[in-house]
Amino acid sequence: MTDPSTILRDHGLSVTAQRLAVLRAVAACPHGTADRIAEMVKSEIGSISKQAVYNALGTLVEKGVIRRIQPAGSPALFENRIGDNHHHLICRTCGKTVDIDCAVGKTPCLHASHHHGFHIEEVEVIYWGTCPECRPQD
Amino acid sequence: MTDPSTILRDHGLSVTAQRLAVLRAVAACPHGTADRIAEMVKSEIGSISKQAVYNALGTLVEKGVIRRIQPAGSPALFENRIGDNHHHLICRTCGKTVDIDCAVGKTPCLHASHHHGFHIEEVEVIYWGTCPECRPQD
DNA sequence: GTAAAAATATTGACTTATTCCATATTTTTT
DNA sequence: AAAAAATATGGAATAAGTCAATATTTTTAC
Repeated sequence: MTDPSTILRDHGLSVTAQRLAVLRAVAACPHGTADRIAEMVKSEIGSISKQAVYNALGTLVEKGVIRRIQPAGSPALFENRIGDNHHHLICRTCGKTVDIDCAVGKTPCLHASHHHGFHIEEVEVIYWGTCPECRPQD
Repeated sequence: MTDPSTILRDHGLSVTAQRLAVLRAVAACPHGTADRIAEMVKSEIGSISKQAVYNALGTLVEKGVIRRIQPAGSPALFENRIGDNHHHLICRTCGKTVDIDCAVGKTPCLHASHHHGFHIEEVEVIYWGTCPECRPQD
């Protein structure tokens, strides 16, 4: 678990209070929205502009420090668990999102049958369902 | 290939010129956005309101006549190929979207390793990559 | 086939998530 | 510490879609 400032520097980024706080918030709140992250940061360092949150999140995603997922019908979510090819299971009713290990094996867990000449970089898998709390009692 | 009016009736929907045209447009233009569909419909029947397009698409999705996919960073796309559990391969650069048969087998092709008590209804798989046209020549 | 009831379409305002831009501030470099 | 580079701020702007009231069309019942 490397020190946040070092993480930023190692990726060629300036170290700012905003970025550090955003990084901490993403770690503390997996699958949080930009809005949620912004609130967490505000309660930690007093204030941050909406734009700085988006900038920080965007840059961190770009540098591979965090990951962005964009489920249908939801604002983007951010998480700091990266590099393990895990997927997500999302409740259609309440939006609860949990991590799911790759169904098949390690890394590139799927191969398209016909790739149409595409160079495939990533496979995104989202499981949609209903969580225990939202399921009507049987 | 059932007649469009019959499809609508069979799903308990009134038959309107707008719905018929939207249905035809989705068939003619797989992976089209609501906007694209609207334009096609306009060029076919003269005019349609934005809302009617969204209503028709929404209702048709609800009734299982067409399918909606919502790739990250893109407006929703619609297609009439349904019921065969196929997936999508999308170019990160130009957005070109092609159908991909299920990688593993027929229907429910994936099973979450730990489902956290969720009732899983659907699995969405998107392959992200670069299409031949967008790939830098080697 | 027509009138009433139900469903759908239209228009236009509104919302949500996000980006753009110009200026101010902070961080890094020298 | 000063200059250069990078980042933050505030506010306007955008894209995709929804909401709500009214008008029109479609279906149902006679």
